[in-house]
Amino acid sequence: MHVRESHVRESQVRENEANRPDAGGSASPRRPTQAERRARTRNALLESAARGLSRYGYGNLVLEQVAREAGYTRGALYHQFKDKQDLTLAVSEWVMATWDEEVGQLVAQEQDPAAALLALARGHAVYCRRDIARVAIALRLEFSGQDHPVGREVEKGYQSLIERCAGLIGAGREAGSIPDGPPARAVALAFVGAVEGTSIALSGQAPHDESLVAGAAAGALGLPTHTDIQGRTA
Amino acid sequence: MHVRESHVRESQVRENEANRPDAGGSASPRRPTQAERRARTRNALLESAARGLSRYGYGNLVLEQVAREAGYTRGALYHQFKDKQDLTLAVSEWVMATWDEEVGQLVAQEQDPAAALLALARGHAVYCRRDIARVAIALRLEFSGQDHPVGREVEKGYQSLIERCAGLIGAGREAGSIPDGPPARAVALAFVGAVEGTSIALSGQAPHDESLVAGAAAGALGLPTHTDIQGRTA
DNA sequence: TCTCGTACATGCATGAATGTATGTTACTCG
DNA sequence: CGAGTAACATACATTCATGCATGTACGAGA
Repeated sequence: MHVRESHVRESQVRENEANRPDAGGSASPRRPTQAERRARTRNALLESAARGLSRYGYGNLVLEQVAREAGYTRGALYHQFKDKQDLTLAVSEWVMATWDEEVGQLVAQEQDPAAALLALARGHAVYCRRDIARVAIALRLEFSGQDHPVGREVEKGYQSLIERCAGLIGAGREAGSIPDGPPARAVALAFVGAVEGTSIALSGQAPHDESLVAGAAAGALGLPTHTDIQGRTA
Repeated sequence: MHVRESHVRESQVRENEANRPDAGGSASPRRPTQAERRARTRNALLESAARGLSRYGYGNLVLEQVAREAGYTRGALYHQFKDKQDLTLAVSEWVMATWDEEVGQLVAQEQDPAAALLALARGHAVYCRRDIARVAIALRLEFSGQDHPVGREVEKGYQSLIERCAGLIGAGREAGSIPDGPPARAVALAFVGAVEGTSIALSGQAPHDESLVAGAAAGALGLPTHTDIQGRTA
């Protein structure tokens, strides 16, 4: 009666599709193991949720749509995540980890603090080209001033970023590569705000995003712009 | 039974309070006229809704809380506004009008395009010191890519701001006060993004907000920073 | 091949928020 | 000063997303 099997075929098709290339391989098993299957759907759900959060925010996010876009139903979602909040927390961690791998690395490679901050700006601009760019800022806007666990988590990451930037600014000032000005913490706030604001405004925009974000970031730091030092486009 | 009159007294008190100074006046009537009363509550509801939208966004905005914070109930709200969407649209118009009076004026007074843009940045920073700073960006983030009427309205205002800035950038480049660079429209996006991002990050922050926002804005435009003018280049 | 645990789907109950209908008080005008 | 209407409050119906409980198919080990 209610035993329709279409959904079963669908998921079968999905996994077969993903597995067919392995048919002749030797490293991975022909049929997906349970752990693989679980990880696969978990990843799909996380990605879908990240897109949704980036577009609609937490409150407007409808879990059925998240699951559907990932190719599942809410059942799968509630099997992998405790509830909406847990899912969002997982997305937040996932996004931050991705950011750290992609942008944090760039920053760590630079020696000069000013160069590190500009690398952060450029890296963030590139990072924001994808469709999950707004996750962080959307969640922070939505939960700012609240006492929600998600808000706390996001705010924690944000504060740690601010600290990191403030530290770099202080170091840059001591090294002489960043001019004096307002308190380092206030400058760090401005720097991050400028980077985030421009990155979002320019996301998906041309190839100009990098240099423009870097320019705004440099302005917030009080650095001379590249137009002053003719021909210098790092 | 359900005829409690406490709420009636409350509203009476509220209006008497606001009217007492007029007791000896001659210009305005001693007792508030209907239109005055209506305008008063409408304004209170608008202000409350603006705060709510700025804090929680559209989706998380609870109309009962809006009404309660304004000193009324949802009944008053639904008497003055057709529905939630209508209220939000009214808030949007109200905020934009306020912005234009406060910031737009500053911009119009400046002769040089570059000076006008920097005046916009500083003016916006000051404008964002109040608690309704985030209304515009919150709504735009929440409805970006949607087909919601509120989103269209907000996006319209945003695009018109972008156009205005792009025009100023073009003029500034012809006048020589703004260096060449990426397409004017892209720079305008970066400029507005930088201004909004820094203004929000620094809202309520110290007296440094103005100069820091101006710095980021100048950076996005490719202008030399004031530290260069002071001769403090590294 | 049989059985058990896991991955997932489906159906239902709950709660919260919206919108509307109805009732009550305050102002206005004859 | 009395009728009529506007400004509100209150009570109710509807909608809808969440969370959970139940049901079914798949994978792993004996």
